[in-house]
Amino acid sequence: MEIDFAKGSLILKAIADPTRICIVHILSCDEMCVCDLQEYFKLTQPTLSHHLGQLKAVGVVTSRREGKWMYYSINRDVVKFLTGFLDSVFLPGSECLCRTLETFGTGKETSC
Amino acid sequence: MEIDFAKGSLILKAIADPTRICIVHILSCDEMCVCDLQEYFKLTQPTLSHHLGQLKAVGVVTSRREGKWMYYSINRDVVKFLTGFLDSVFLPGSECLCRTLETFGTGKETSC
DNA sequence: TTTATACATAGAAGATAGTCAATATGTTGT
DNA sequence: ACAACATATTGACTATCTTCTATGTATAAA
Repeated sequence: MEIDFAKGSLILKAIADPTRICIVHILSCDEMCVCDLQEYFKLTQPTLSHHLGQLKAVGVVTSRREGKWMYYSINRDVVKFLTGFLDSVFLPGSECLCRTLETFGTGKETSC
Repeated sequence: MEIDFAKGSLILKAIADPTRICIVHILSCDEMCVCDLQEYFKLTQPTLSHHLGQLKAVGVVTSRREGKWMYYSINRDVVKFLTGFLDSVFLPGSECLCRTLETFGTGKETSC
């Protein structure tokens, strides 16, 4: 199976920020609303909301409204995808792109 | 053990780029010099060199000179750190930061 | 010593990202 | 309808990132 580098790197980029990886960690225990999350950070509410929006955009978290509150929680399916993605990336194997170079010039090149 | 969010997010940021995650994947099979790597990308040599420099700066890859060539390879120790880091981040547990909120106001706050 | 090859560094342009203040939207209670 | 609260969006500022061209450095060969 082909590795989806575009999707994988988008998810990585979403969590590759000290604030957002920390948000993700806190949410890994339980869902939480923004005002609760804010207790952990020295950031304004719009900034935190922006970070949550980015995590949601790539599917790392989901949100659920309950009255005035928006509860955010981890999307375990995406975490599972990420784990599998990184396994594929780091595991040396016969499907690695490094084997495709023999086909160069034949029009079958796989480029990143 | 405390999670090192700063270190973890630096490594994540290094690989959170389509080009660099692809470099890492190709190197996962075997070490390679820059001119060989360049066959896989439509990028100039300085650009590729810059990406390799970023990966090396956070320890994801190491380099070794042999004559005119610089051979880059994966640093498996850092891959192992990353795996453990992500496990800690995503695993709900008693050491999660979400449990530290009870100590707020006591000067024992753990902030991200 | 000169020339060629492999790679790194410097500097700049354009794009993207993190943050905030201000404001808008949505919900609840009076 | 209005006020209060929770969250999202907008616009602006600054910083960082990706990429390039131009140039520098190191090694090997002639």
